[in-house]
Amino acid sequence: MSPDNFYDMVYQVVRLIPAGRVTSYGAIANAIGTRGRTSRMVGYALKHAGSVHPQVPAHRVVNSQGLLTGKFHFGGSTMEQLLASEGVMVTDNKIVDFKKVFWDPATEL
DNA sequence: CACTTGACGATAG
DNA sequence: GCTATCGCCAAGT
Repeated sequence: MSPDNFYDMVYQVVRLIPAGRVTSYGAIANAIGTRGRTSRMVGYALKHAGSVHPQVPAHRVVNSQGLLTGKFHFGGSTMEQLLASEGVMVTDNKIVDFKKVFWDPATEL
């Protein structure tokens, strides 16, 4: 791997997210070391993720509120189904017990 | 090369 | 508690 760009770094971190767990854009940015300043770039990268890297669990990445902000870009309600399959309950586009399923790359990694 | 946009986050009102 | 605005940075046009 050559994490020369933010994109690659984001892909790596997202791929490290265990099933049944989720993380936030800010957390990923924090893990990379840019802390929130690149939070938007993280979402941008995830958008590319589905086209560049195979199976990057972008559905496990939500915003700081646990809201499935990117579900619309993912392809409808596919995101909820995937999370539900992993044991993550999603209600009204937001993750239930977000704090319980929250996985911090900077801490766990 | 300059401007615009963007899966966000935090702070202020 | 909710809404509005600013901040930060990179990629695309």
